[in-house]
Amino acid sequence: MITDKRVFYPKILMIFTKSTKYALRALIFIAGRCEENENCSIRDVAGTLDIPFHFLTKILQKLTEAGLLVSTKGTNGGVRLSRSPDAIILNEIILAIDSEYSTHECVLGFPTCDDKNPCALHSIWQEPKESLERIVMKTTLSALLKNKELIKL
Amino acid sequence: MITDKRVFYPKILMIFTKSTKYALRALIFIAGRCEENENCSIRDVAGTLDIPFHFLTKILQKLTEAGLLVSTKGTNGGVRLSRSPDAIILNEIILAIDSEYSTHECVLGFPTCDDKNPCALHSIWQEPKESLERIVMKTTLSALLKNKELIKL
DNA sequence: ATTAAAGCAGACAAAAAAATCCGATTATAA
DNA sequence: TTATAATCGGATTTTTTTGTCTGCTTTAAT
Repeated sequence: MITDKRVFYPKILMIFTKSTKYALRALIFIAGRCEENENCSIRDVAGTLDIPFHFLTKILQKLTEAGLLVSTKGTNGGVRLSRSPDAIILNEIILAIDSEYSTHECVLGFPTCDDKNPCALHSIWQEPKESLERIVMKTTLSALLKNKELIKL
Repeated sequence: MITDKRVFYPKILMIFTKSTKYALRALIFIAGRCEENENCSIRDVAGTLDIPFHFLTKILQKLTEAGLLVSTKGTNGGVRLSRSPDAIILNEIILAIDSEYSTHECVLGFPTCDDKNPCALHSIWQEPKESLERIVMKTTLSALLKNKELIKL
């Protein structure tokens, strides 16, 4: 007889790819630990955040290409924010890593689904969708730094 | 000079795996088209919904193992719902396909993140997270069928 | 009984995501 | 100027997800 009454929640909240998670964690770390014009070595970031070094290298290169970071080669080199964390929103970060965004992709994967021709989940899905969009469009990197003590190693 | 002012939204809404999307679409179709005790052939479902047949076969087998479908072999065989669509919630479907649920996985991937030891995004993330959880825990298959005309081919 | 229509099962292949490796380049410091 | 610490760039590997192929079993109709 099964007596286990636990309720399991699915992994629906794994919304970001691992690459994007790494990018966000790294940027929060860089913004929090590195003063302006001071470089963060990628090796340090990777070591502290426990992210595979060579993999992080590629991710941060994308952020550099996207103009979010400035990198310097050579001894004492590293990366730093290209501008104030006030001026960096989550959306930019996510797009820099996963460029294949899609404006209103159907949650059930129907290519033709939109407001005029909705799938069965379409209307129900509006609330969480808008909630998520609001957050990624409005949250800045500095908002994440407000409680600095919250930044995990 | 760049004049393109379009705002791009990231693909954060691709929350379900393709397998889960296929499962949901198939169940909606099966629930909507097949009367009680009438079988739906998997080949028909795959053909109508444009899902790779052999792949769908595996997905529906999982749903059968999970007790959501009943399958019948042989001529005129196929699958049908094991119970009323009133009694099937989205959460069950998702779990049947992606069994590696995780109750409160951190949105930034920190293994130790929870309410007591939150990451920088933790509190901001509560709203969409709860919105999503509410939906997958409360929405039934029959709720998706209410407006039958919405079911895409 | 035979045939055809179904689901079942397992191996395999392709594609995408994640991770690794190595060499080249750059710049600072001794 | 040489050694060292850094990023950069490309190739490669591994893992996961998605998709394909082939044959087997079951069942109903003829």
